[in-house]
Amino acid sequence: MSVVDAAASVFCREGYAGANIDLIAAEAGVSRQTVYNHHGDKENLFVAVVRDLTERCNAGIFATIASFPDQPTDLEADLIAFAVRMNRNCICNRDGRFLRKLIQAEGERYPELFAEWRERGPGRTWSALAARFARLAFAGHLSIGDPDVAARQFLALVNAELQITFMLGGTPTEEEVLRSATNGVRTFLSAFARKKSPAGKQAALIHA
Amino acid sequence: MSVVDAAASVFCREGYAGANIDLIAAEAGVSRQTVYNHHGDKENLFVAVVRDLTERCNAGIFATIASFPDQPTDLEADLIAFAVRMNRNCICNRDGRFLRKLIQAEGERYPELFAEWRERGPGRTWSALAARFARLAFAGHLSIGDPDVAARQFLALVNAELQITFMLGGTPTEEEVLRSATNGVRTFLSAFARKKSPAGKQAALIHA
DNA sequence: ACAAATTTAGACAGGCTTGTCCAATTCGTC
DNA sequence: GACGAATTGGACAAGCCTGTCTAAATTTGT
Repeated sequence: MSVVDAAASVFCREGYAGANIDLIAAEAGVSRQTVYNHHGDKENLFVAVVRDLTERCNAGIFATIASFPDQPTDLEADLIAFAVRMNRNCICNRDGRFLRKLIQAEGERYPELFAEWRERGPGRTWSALAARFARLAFAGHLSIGDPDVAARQFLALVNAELQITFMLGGTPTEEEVLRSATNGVRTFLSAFARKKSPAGKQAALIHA
Repeated sequence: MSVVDAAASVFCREGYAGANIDLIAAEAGVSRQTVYNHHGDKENLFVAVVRDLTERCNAGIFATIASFPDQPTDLEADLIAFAVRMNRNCICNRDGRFLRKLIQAEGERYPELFAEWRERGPGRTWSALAARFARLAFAGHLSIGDPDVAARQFLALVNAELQITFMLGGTPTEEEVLRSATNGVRTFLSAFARKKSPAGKQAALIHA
């Protein structure tokens, strides 16, 4: 395990103040001196950890968004599968859980660092997802007013039943992820299903 | 400010390991010795803080749920107002923010303590809210399959646009709360509005 | 095989924190 | 005013952690 990976694990488990450089070194399988040689001091190491996690999480999120069902055959099934991928590869995995916890615990202590995350992460992520939903609406599969709102609500809905597990730092089972995604997508489609009239395309055009 | 209140503030700001008893004492306006006289040691004080926050948050949540619109005149407006009350009085206020942060940061370190919170808090909260939605469905105002799912999705939707602010420990403005609640309730009602046929009552009866 | 660079173990100073002890002071109550 | 209880400030030991230093061992590149 690399030093930053070990550091991520320890920072998450113990918090910044409680994290012990000796423990990080031991967990990484190197000597304490090597940690200092590579990263200077604790704060530096912490910043490196957050940047590393942010970068990897963003890469995962964008890779997953690239698999968005633009030409769905079965809209409900395709969106459920997409939501499950999103959860499994971006939100429930190691990097996602760690990054979330570090943001929650230390976000206020490093405003500029997490402002950077906010711009590069959720900012771009939501826009990208909103664009996909807008395209789906334009193609007549959905009836959406504000694609940005719809994208955020989509994510909120498919995660609705995992909140508590996330809060306590746990990893939901595959069944829980699937059930939450299924329930969330069904509700999402009930709300945003294409209206009978062809007004869907018109509304999308007005918003475009 | 009381000792537990000051301790809650410092534990949240600095994390458990980083919290300093001298600082807590100073913030509470007492001497360090008094803190030790009252609470024994740091861990004891931490447990007292979490129990106190849990109790107050639960009280606030149940008081707010009591104001659920059982006989709505304008369903959308009434649910939006309810969602805003929920946010303002339970989720965005001092106790709510503090408790959430402590759970996220230290939940894994005190499994029994937070399991207790989980049972008394979200467990009962969601059931109570689900019961209110079930009654609304029974009265013909909504068409709901599983009231528990609907209750969780309601909360997820009305908070959808506040997630990032919550993550970073901030307090959303009144406008943000209102906008998120409005968008969330509208989507919720689009999904769960009573169907034209009187099947709503029948479905509710079957589920009851 | 050799030289340079890196890694290691361990010691070490300095600082900070927890939790205790105690004498002096203040507070509440009669 | 007087007496018991609580509070205070400060000193204090013990432990832990960070960050540095050094000399030896190991790895790497050529």
